[in-house]
Amino acid sequence: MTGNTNEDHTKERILDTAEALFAQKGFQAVSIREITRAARCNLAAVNYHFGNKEKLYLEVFRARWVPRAKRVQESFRESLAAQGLLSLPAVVKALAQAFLEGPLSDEERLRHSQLMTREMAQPTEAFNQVAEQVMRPFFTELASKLRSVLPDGLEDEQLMLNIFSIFGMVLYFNFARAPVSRLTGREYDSAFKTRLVEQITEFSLRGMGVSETEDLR
Amino acid sequence: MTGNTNEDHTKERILDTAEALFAQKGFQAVSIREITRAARCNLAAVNYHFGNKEKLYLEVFRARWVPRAKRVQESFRESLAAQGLLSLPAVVKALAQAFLEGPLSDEERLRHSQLMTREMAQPTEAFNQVAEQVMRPFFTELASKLRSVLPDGLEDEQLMLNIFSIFGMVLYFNFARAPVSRLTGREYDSAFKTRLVEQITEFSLRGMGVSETEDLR
DNA sequence: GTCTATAGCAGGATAGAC
DNA sequence: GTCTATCCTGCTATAGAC
Repeated sequence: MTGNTNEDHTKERILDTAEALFAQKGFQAVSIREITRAARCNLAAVNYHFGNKEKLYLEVFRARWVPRAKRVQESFRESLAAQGLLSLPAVVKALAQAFLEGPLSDEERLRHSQLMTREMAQPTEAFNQVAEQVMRPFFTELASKLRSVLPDGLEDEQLMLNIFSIFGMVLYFNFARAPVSRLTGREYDSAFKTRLVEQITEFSLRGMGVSETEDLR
Repeated sequence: MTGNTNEDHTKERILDTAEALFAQKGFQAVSIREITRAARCNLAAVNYHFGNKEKLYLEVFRARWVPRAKRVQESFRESLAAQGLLSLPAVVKALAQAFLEGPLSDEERLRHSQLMTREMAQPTEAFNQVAEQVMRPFFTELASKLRSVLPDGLEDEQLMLNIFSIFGMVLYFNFARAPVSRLTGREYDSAFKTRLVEQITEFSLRGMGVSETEDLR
C-alpha cells in the first residue's frame, strides 16, 4: 500500500518474533534487545514502530492473537457444519478439534494458548481485548448452540460452568505438556493429540449428562 | 535451634514474601529489591541467606511449596477416610474439595496454584521437585485408589487421562479466575467455590462413566 | 547476621546521522 | 525507515564495616 517491495517488513517480523518470545517467556522476561536481535533488525526499531515495549505487546494481541483466535472459531463453525445435523456430540467434538487439531500449526497453537493462559492467570491491559472481542462472543455463540441440543430448563450458570469445564481440559492439555508428557510417557505427536481430542470429547459428553445409549463417535 | 529469639526471622520472611511475589509475577518479573523491600530487610539479605536469586526461587519450592502440597494431599486422605466406604464419588469429591476448599487459606491456595501453573507451563529446575516429589507419588496413589473403585480392565493410559481431565478443571478454576468471574459475573467467594466443587465432582463422575442411576452426592 | 557502598552490567528509551 | 551512539535507570552480586 505504501509502495513496499517487501511485505516481510521489519514491523511484521518484529510482531512475529515478539509474539513467539512473549508466549514462551512472558512480557517482563523478554527484552527489546532479544526481540530485535531475533527479528534481525535494529534495536531502535521497536520504539520507532510501536512507541514502546508495552505497546508492542498490545499490538501483538490486536494484530496477531485476536485474528488467529477468530480463525480457530471459524474452523469450529466449518467443522460443525461439515458434520451435518447439529447434535451435542458434534458440537463438543468440533470444539475439541478446533482447539487441538484445528487450523493452526503446532507451533502456532502452542504460542496461542500460552499467550491466552498468561492473560487468564495474570491479566494485563490485553485481557480486555481477549475477553471482550474473543471469549465473550464465542461463549455466547457456544452457549446458544449447546442450548439448542441440550434438554430444556438448563440454567444459564450450569451451562456456563460446563463450557468452562471443557475449556479447562482443552487449555490444560495444551499448556501443561510438561507434566502430561512426563507422567504418561507420551510425546505430543499427532497420534497423541487425536487421543486427547477423543478423551476430551467423550469425557465432556458424559460429563454434560448425555445418555450413554450409543457410541459417541 | 540456633538460639533465635524470633522465629519470624529474616530468612523466613524473605521466603514468604518471595513466594507471594514469584506466584503473582513470575521469577523474572520480581527483583531482589522488591522482595527485600516487602520483607522489610536489607538488599544484601537474599544473597547472604540463599546465595542468589535463583537459589531463593528453588528454596521457595523446597521449603514452602512442596510441604504445602503434602498438606493438601493429607487433607485429601483425611477427607476421604471421613466419608466411610471407598467409592468413586467419595474419591472424586475428596479430590475436588482438597484442592478448592482444603486446608489452605484462599490466599495460600491462589499462590500455590499460580506457582504450580507457572512450572507446568514453563518448567524450570523447580519442576523436577514438583513432578517427582509431589505429582508423581500423588498420581500413583490416586490411580491405585481409583482403580479399586472402577470397573476392571481399564487401561492405565485411560485412567491417567481421566485424572488429568479432572486436574485440568481444578487447575483451570483456580488460575483462570479473571475470565470465569468476568463471564459468569460471580466472585470467588465461598458459595461459588462450593458450587465449583459440586460442578467438578458431578462432571467428572459422569465423565468417568459412572452410571447415572443414583444421586451423586 | 545485618548494614552501606559500589562494581559491573543489562535494560528501555531517545537523539540525530544517513 | 533504519542505523549508531548514548543517556540513565535499575538490576544482581559482592566487598567490607559494624
